[in-house]
Amino acid sequence: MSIRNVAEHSGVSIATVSRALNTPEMVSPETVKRVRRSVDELGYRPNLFAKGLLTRRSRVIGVSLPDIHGLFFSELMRSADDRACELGYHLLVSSNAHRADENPAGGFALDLADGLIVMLTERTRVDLDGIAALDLPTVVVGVDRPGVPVDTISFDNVTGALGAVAHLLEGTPAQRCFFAGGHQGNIDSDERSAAFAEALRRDGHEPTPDQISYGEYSFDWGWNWATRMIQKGLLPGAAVLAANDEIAIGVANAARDYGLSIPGDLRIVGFDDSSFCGCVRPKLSSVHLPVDELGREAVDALVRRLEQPDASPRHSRLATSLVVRDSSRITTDGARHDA
Amino acid sequence: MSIRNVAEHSGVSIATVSRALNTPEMVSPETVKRVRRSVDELGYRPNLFAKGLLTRRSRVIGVSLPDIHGLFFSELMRSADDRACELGYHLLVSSNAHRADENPAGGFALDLADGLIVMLTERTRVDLDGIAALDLPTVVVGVDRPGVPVDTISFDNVTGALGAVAHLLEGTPAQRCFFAGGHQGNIDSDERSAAFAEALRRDGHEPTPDQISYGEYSFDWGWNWATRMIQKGLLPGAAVLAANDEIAIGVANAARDYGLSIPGDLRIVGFDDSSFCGCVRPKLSSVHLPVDELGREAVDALVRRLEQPDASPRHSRLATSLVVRDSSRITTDGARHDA
DNA sequence: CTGAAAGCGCTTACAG
DNA sequence: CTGAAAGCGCTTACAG
Repeated sequence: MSIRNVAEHSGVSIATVSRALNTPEMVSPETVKRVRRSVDELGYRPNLFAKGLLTRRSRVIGVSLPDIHGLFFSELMRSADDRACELGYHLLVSSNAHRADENPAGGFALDLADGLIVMLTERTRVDLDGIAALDLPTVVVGVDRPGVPVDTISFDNVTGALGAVAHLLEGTPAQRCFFAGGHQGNIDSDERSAAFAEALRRDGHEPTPDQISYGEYSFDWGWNWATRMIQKGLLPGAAVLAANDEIAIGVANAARDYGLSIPGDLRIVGFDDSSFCGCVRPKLSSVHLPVDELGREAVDALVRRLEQPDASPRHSRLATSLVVRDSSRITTDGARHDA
Repeated sequence: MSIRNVAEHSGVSIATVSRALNTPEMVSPETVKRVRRSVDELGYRPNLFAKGLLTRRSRVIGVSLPDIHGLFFSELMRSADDRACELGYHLLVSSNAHRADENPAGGFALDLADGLIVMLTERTRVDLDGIAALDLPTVVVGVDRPGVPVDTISFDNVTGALGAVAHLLEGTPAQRCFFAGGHQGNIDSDERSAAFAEALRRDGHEPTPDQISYGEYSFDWGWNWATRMIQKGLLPGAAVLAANDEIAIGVANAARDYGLSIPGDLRIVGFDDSSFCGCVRPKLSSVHLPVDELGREAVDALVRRLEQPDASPRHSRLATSLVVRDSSRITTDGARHDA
């Protein structure tokens, strides 16, 4: 079943069939109609390989993610897919986590894609020059390094972290504020901890080393960290900014397991504003990340570049902002009450 | 940069280059070496469209999901991607939710894929015959309807639900057990509620209509349902099987908001065994779904079919099983204690 | 083991 | 507005 069959069926040449399908304005209306009817009757679908061979376009966007899992990535994928769909594109997805030493394009059926969206989360994996050297149009998500010749989109962790710390400082002295981070080398965790430190400095307090800890983005690490802090007697009356919601929930559970009330004895703010936040009690305050926008903008940026390959690279940062819920409210007396 | 350049660079014909790359055993070792060197030096990458046009294979697997989000889908995607990667395939992903009235293949850059994995969750969208009529090799995930000529893989909700109910009946009389479902028409929710009812019958109790409710797969619905039940005085001393973990957590939060202790006053079991379960307090008992296996098996099944197009269709069901945590433990006295 | 040649199914100048 | 023809970059019988 090829264009040839359609041509015979409708009594025109294959060139006309091709035009009727792709540029109907170049063909007489009746011919178009006749060709379309044949297409329907025969159930013809153009061979995308032949088409791609000529046009060098597949309307497929490659997406390379650090690791495909968790609420964050599923939200990102969903918004990217929605947007791609609106624009007539499709997503070819792959994790790049297993092949740390390879090129981010590695292993990809990459060359079928018109362009690539690469998400990077680790400092060590950032090789923007290598990416720029690929001949594929590329958008990098998660890193912002102006001056590099590729489009980048990332979250502005600073706005959200500053807002969160300002909120904590309203009810808690700077020296009683703590940051429970993910692992060092993770771009977001590093940015968030730097912003945390900066916010304390602006308040006139130089953070001590024990105010900033690194671990990993997990519930368990949050729990363990908080347990140690409680045993040192450091948490009552304190406030914690966690590098993500899982850590924050781990901290909250440890506090609870040790009899501390939240937010009475300990105020907590997470990061990501995931759907966890509304499910736990007390509801978790968290810095909202506009994940939907990130996915949408990444697709938009790539499509823009496909259409204007020589446009100068754009670097956009999406502001983040605090959503206050119960876990960080200021209690008038510091007395215990279960939220 | 094409195969022609490589041929000139290494002083052989394009046919030999092709063979050196694809079937090196048909070419002399030295020639292979020379060609490979040229490929490296020139940075040649074969044009996948030309290749696909000839071979009719792209090593791309299309994946059509009801909706790309939530922990469930991200886990599924991750295991499918891992497995595809191992087998040298890549995933072309799309949601089919926005195009309810179209063919599940609709909108896809489908024809670039060698085959299709379609996940279905709603009864109304099940059109297995339509899928079979596609000329693409297909594996259907989420539906089990033996007799239909496509491979299917799904969870056996029955094993898990029966186990969960048996566990609930150990500490709670049959007439005090409730099922809080998702929306009707959702295949899993329907199967789970049917298994719930069946389990009570086996215990000699015909479930009354108010023991089984339908709503949606959300935290809020769980909360609202539980609130109504509490106001009717039905929950203290009861046990609830929820159709997913979000509903279960909503129920647990409502119970807590109304002063009921878990599991002392109310025992709760969720479904899915998502990562929520270990994060909430008390930790949520839940029916575990082998999502990893589902993703892996779906890819395996499709690849198997690609290699043996005429094999008879297989239908596999993956057993589910209860994981008991704190929310459903049997308390000796029914007295209140915070878990 | 290697090469010349045909051909996969399209698109697109080029003529008419 | 339409058709004949060239050609996209590969693979694969067919000969040698």
